[in-house]
Amino acid sequence: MYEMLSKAEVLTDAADTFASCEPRPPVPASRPAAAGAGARCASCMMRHICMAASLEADDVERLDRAMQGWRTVRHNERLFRAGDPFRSLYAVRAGSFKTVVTPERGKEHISGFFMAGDAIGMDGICDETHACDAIALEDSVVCVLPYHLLEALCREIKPLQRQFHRMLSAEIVREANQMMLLGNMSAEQRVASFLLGISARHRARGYSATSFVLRMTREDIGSYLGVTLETVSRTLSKFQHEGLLAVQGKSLELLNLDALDAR
Amino acid sequence: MYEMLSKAEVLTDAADTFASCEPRPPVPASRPAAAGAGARCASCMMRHICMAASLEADDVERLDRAMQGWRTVRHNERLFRAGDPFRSLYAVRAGSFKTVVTPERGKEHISGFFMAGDAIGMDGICDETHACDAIALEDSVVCVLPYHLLEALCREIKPLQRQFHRMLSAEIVREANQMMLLGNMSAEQRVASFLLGISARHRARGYSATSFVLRMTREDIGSYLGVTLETVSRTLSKFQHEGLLAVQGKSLELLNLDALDAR
DNA sequence: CGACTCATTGACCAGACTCAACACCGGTGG
DNA sequence: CCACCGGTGTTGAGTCTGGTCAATGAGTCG
Repeated sequence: MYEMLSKAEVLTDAADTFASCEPRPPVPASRPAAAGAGARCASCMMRHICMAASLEADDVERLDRAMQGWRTVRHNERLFRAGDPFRSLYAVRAGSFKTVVTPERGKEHISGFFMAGDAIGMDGICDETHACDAIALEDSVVCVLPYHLLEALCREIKPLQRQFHRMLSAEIVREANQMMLLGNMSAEQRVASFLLGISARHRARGYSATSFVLRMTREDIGSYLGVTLETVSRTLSKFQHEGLLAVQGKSLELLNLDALDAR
Repeated sequence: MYEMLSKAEVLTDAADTFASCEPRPPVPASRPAAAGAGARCASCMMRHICMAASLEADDVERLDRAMQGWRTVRHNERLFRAGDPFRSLYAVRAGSFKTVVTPERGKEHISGFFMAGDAIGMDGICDETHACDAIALEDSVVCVLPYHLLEALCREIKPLQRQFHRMLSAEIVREANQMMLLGNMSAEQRVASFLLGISARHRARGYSATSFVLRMTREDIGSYLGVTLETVSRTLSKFQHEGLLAVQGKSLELLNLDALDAR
């Protein structure tokens, strides 16, 4: 979602996948973009925050071979839907996603935003069915990692096992923090915390921590934060008046990280 | 606030410890395990919903041998604290716990309640440090499973690996649902949902789904649900007036599950 | 250019919070 | 045995944050 660098700079390999996009199908096609070919983790800019983190070169190679390839997902299309059978995990290679939980009754809820290097789909493991929809916030590319192969590799490659468990655990911690936010923070604090979170994730990826573009709508942000879109808009305006940031539509510049944090 | 449990207090004989003061543990007094010996998963009533689920008998035996034994945690004492080094996972064998996330600034937040058969501590995997406090809601007993041994076993026993991944994923899904609750449900809906959740967990363990004792305070419930203790109290009173339940202090009887669900 | 989605801002209102008083309950100690 | 006490739970009154409804503006795409 948030990269300020040009797409091409991030995509590298993925760029040609984008270039060769087929005419947009009504439903996302699930076939691998590069069937058979490895996913080239070794050349991926996100390898240090992804599944391949802290692996030796030859283990990265094995992971690569397990990859089913890439898949492109166009803006607003779904990578998977709640109820779909769970078969693979996905790693965002380029672009960004939101995950949406839809209760039987009641409004749908955005449960997370995912950018390059993040893994999506871990909620599907427990009952072999995806528990949410994953929707692309822009034209995106994911690496497809069949779960049974990952399981097998985890039994053989200890660092991979460790990294995978770390990622699962990190998701638990992330959600626990989000629960805390939803449970006892004011609307202002939620928005400030959200912006700082985005900022930190940018920094971790080598992008600007203070200047970025929000890929999601105000409504998405509101849903994620448990407030209305009007409140998000008002809060951003207020922060702007106070000189904490500059906002123009989806473009955002944070002017005072400390003051935001003090909320 | 409360005195800490001495580290040396590793359990030798949980049954005896418990029998002397026990209020009403969900788990029947089972035969004591010798110190250092396995935890006797085979005879544990919770084996179906715990780590040993769907394991062959001899694999259960291996898991047993990996167990470091039991540990008792008395009412209001901590199993671990945020910041403690992560070394083991815990499975609640008897009693119950709450987990508390404490932000640098701001009020602490109850992130979960755990009863017999539940696993605690999975948040510690990602950076080898516990991210929350786990506090006993009553005198309790946990099985202690050193994490490095679990990792090793998961590389050898495929069904155990699968079960462990399921448990991690289930925690992610549980939290996602809780986020949804915190994000867009009214106070009444939150309380109703909470009660139905407790009810379902009791049912899954073979206890009464309609009649039980809440081990936590109104304040705990409120923190967990993102409302104040007064709101919890008022809502319970309202539900009682409407004939949906009968409440007397911590004792609760659900009289109309469907009507609660309709909230 | 029109149609649409998305964002901003204002006015009003209600659900939940805060503050406060009081009841209850189990334990403790005189 | 009773008085006392701290922690807990209930209930009421007043307040305010954030939701709802509505109008308008800005941006985008065919």
